[in-house]
This record gives sequence, structure tokens and C-alpha cells, in this order.
Amino acid sequence: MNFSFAGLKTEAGGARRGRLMTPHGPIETPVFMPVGTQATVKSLRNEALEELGAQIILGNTYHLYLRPGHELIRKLGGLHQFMSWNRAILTDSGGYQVFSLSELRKITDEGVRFRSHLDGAEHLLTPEKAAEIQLALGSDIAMVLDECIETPAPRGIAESAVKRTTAWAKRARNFFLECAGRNGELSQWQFGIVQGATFADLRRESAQRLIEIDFPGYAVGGLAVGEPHSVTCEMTAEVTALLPKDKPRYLMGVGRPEQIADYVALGIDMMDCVLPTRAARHACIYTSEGKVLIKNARYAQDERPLDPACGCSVCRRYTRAYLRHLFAAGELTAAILATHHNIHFYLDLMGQIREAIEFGNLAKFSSEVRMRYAAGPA
RNA sequence: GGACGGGUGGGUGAGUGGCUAAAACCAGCAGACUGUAAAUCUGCCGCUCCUUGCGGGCUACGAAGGUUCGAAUCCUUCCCCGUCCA
Repeated sequence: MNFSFAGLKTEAGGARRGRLMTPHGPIETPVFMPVGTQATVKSLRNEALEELGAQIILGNTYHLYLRPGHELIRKLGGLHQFMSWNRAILTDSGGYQVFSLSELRKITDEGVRFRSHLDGAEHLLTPEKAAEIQLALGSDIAMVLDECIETPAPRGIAESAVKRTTAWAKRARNFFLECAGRNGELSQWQFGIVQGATFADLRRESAQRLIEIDFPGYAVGGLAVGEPHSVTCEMTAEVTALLPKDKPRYLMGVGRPEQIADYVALGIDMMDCVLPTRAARHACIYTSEGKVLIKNARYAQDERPLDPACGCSVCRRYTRAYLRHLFAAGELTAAILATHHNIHFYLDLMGQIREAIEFGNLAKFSSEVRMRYAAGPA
């Protein structure tokens, strides 16, 4: 695997236009990665994802370990073969579940003890175990187990989360290299994750420690979990200023359509977010003019497509009135069509961002998107 | 003709003297969703007034009367509906 800007432009402000080569195809960056926690992007068939041009999707260590089990997936040829997805996959480590399943877990220096949300059984996820699971899954990019905390957080909590995340990163890295060997880097990468809540010095400290460990790529975690967007940007900027320029940076779990270009401008190459898929299932449609809550009565007789400016197969064929009806009737097709459109919107948005970087007018593009979103849909 | 049972807000349906503008669910309306315990969750949902307050007024539990300080709840008559008997 390798990451390069060869023949590609880097914008002065920090935005980068790159290419990440994986065993499952190239990834043009900046990239948006649809989330497919349980080896599927909810309500989308892989055929649709391919049609939409998804270059890489996410899977989740914690979920796939619990069900169907990483050993089973390994036996069946790895995650790519198991789910019949031949493009790239990044697996999250379960670190986010440390945060989102906070009532079901206990953290120690050893690792995280979870009570399964499926059957209540107790499981211990250690940095080594998370790496082992992801090696079995065979994702193109594996994440280290980290301690993700909510923001804002008291400094003491943030400090100890950074300390633990650093120690875990070291262990995860050692274990990973031991198992995969240095040559393992050819087929699977492992990224470290910066923590530090909303404290700039802790963010720098965390990044510095990870750089010393030396990963092929770095993620910024624990953001967009409660703090204002401006703070998310400040923290991201602190980190990207330190990270090696020749390695990919991944801002985890973001963001809203009008925020994405901001992160790119700060030097972020990769992002993922459940927003387009989850919001779609909840009848929230992202369009070039802002969000459309398609269940609203005002769309009952609206014969326009979800987004008149969109060229996706859903917008080419179906009306707002029809989508509204499908949601009102609780039909599964509503989720399928809405998700398809929202993912198209996100991937297309990122495509436009890549283009804007190449033309050197990302800032202009970004402010146009923001203005359209502020104005709202017609 | 007789015997029971029943008529509650847009729907289903609790409530059987004051805490009831009336549970709950559905429908309806609006909103949220950021490394997915999410096809989920939240708010509103009789009308009206304002100094928007766990505020005021009005109307409301088939109809009309009555008992009571107070009635969806008790009594009387009537009108409907269901089941059974002739």
C-alpha cells in the first residue's frame, strides 16, 4: 500500500488532493467513506455502492466480532469475500463503542470489558484483541483501539484518556507488526488515533506520541461528539499541523455536508459518518440547497425530485411526493431510495471538493455550499 | 315485543363522583440525528385570549332533564348500536 500526491495538487491552505493505493483499488482523496458497521451499508446493496462510486467503506470490529465472529469471517475468506465487496474496507476498532456503549463497559489499562448489547455476555476487548480481530477480517486499514470520550470533558479525564490511548497504540502497533510482519504493510495498514478532547496541548501531545510510534496513517478521534464545529476545527488544525505531510489523515465520524470542506481545508484526507445513512432512514434528505425533511406535509404533492440539481438514479426517476408516501407508509423502499440519494450526495460533494482543490478554489466552493445550506431548500 | 351489553377526543380504547381537556396506542403535525445498541428518539396534538404561565376563558364523553358544592362517572326519559330470546 502507499499514499501519494504524485502528479496531484496540494492547495496552499492545507487541503490535499491525493491517492491512496490499496490491494482493493485506488482511493482518490479527500474521500468520504460510507459506514457499513455490520458488513453492510444499511439498506444499500453493494451493487448500489459500486454504482455510486464508493471507493472504500467502513466495518466495525466490535460488531463483527460479536456477530458473526471474526474467526468465521476469516474462515470464509476474510471480510471482503464474506460480504462480496472488492473495493477497500477500513475497520474501526471498537473505540467508538467505548464511548457510545458507556453504560455497558468498564475500562482498565488492560482493555475494555463490554457487556454485549446482543445477549449481555461479557467480552474483553484489548488493543491486541482489536488488532487480531481486524487482521482476521483482513480490512485494508485497521484502527488501533482508543479511548474515545465525550466533549467537553474535564482535563483530568482527557489526560488519562490520552495516556491510555497512547499506551494502547504502542501495544496495538507492536502486536500488529509482530503478526503481520513489516511486509504486512503491503496488504494492511494500521492507523493510530489522536485523542485529547478539546485541549490543544493534549491534542499535540497525543499526536506527537503517535508519530513517535510511527504509523502509516493517523486519525483524529473524539471530535464532533458535543463540541461546537469551530472547536472541532481548532483541534483538527492543531493535529494536522504536526502530522507528517506524506501520510493520510483521517478525521473520524464527521460530518455535516456544510462542514466537510472545512475539514478538507485543514488537511484531512479521509472522513466517515453515519449521518447520510441514518438521516436517510429518518426521512432527512441532504440536497444542494440544504436538508429536506421529506415527511413534511408540504411535499405531499411535490412532483420535483428530492434534489433538482442531483443526477442520481433516485432523483432521475422518483418524485418527492412518492418518497413522502413511502416514508408515511413505512415502506422499506423509502430507506433504500433515501440512503441511495444521500450517499450519492456525500460522494458527489467530496468529488466536487477534490475538483475544487485541483482548481485551487476550495475556499470559494466551501462558502458557496455554506451559503446554500444557510438559505435552506425552496 | 322481551333480556342483557354498549354509545368517550380524527381512529381503536381506558376511565365508573373531585387529582380529567380526559390514560395508552394509532393517525396527524413539527424537530433531532456526526468512528451506527438508531426503519430510532423528542415535542405538539379541542377552540380561544394574553402580561406565554405547570396562566385565563369557552366548549366537550349519544340527547334532554335531574341529584350534588362538584358528573364522562349517580338517577329519569328518549335516540341509536350489538348479542340472545320470542
